[in-house]
Amino acid sequence: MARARIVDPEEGPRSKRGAILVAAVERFGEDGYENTKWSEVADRVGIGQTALYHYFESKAHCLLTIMRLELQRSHDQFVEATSEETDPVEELRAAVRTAFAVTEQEIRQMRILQANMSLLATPRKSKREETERVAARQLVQMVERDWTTLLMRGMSKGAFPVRDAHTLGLAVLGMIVSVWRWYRPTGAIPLSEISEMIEGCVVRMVAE
Amino acid sequence: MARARIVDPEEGPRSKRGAILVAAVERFGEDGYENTKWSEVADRVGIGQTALYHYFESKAHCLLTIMRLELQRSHDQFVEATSEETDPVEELRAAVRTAFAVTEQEIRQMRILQANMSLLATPRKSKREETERVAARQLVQMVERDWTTLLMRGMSKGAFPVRDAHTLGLAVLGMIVSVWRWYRPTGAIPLSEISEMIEGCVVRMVAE
DNA sequence: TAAGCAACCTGAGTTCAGTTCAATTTCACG
DNA sequence: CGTGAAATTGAACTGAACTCAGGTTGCTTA
Repeated sequence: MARARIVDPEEGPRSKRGAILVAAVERFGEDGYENTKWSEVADRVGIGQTALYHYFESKAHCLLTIMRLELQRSHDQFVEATSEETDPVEELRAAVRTAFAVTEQEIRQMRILQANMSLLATPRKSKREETERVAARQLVQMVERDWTTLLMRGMSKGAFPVRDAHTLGLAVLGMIVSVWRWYRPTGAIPLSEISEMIEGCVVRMVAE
Repeated sequence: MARARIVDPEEGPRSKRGAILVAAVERFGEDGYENTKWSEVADRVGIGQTALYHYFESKAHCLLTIMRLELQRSHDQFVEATSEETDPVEELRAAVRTAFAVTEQEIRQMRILQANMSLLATPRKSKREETERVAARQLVQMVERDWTTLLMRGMSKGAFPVRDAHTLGLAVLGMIVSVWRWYRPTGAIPLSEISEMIEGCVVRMVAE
């Protein structure tokens, strides 16, 4: 499975696109998108602000790209983790566990995604931004469908009680991603514990 | 119970503060904070942009005020709804139901609150903004404590299995508020149905 | 009725981050 | 090498948030 990577191998050898994305993820993830000056990202990469526009049409275009890449990664990881399972409950557990099996950079990307989700609602004026936005929206729907179909499969197999799979899927997904709002690696509770707690919650919610 | 209201009776008779808040809730709630020009709010109220600064130190100060008022309302409503219940499961059910017993304006306020939650993380430069931010943060913690203590009460009474009440509380709260990201009054599913679905999920998560 | 005055309002101008423009420099590749 | 697309730049522009230096309104008190 070719994972969506920040550093795209198709770029020219002197391209700084990857470096910009990495720097932007760090700054947007730590201080927030609005709190981060676009020029700070340039400073961190070691180029003038103007050079940023060689790679991204705008600050928002960079943000939307980060969000799209993260959504792609989430979707890919979901598919990878659940494709081998056959028992619905185990499939559900695997989906939850994989959602929390993330690196620190990916945590920042999730945080950025969650904090700026509402950006995907309204159309963008410029072409490339709008392309990224539409792609991101479709990926959001794809991730929602990942969960919905997993639940529907379990219901039709009789492993889960029949409920509105779409609403239930959104509730499960909402609970999982809400963690990225407050979780910090420096916090008192390790991520593994949170993952186990949520896994149990999801199973009780869905399978009982 | 004196509910936190947008229109404060302590204001002068010609004050437009309430009107500004109402207009801002509508615009920020429909198009988003960043997408809304501060001058549009002035237009809607029927005053020049400069007049806004008589009531709010900045656009962000207005936003923080809206968020603080909504948090105050949520907290008050939680307390009001749960104070009469004695059975833990019924108390839990009442708390969930009251979270979804909201007007359309309150839905917009919840949406604004959720979309801009990360604003509460970093200090503000100006004094009045910072005051509102700190007050809002404290209210967030108070709402989290509302849920945590409800869960702990149920656990110590033996009505809920013993789990980490704080993490569980955040998970429950996260699932509930995540609804305001996607719910629209014009959508296919009525809010009452969503409320029932979430209520069932929360009870299974907590009490089983 | 009118003075006094605080609340309320305004047009003109400032600031600043994001962005555009019109070039110039760099370096991978033939 | 030498060529040209990729990469970079300083200076100028833009637009929305905000400041300033007053002006207006209408309530209060005499």
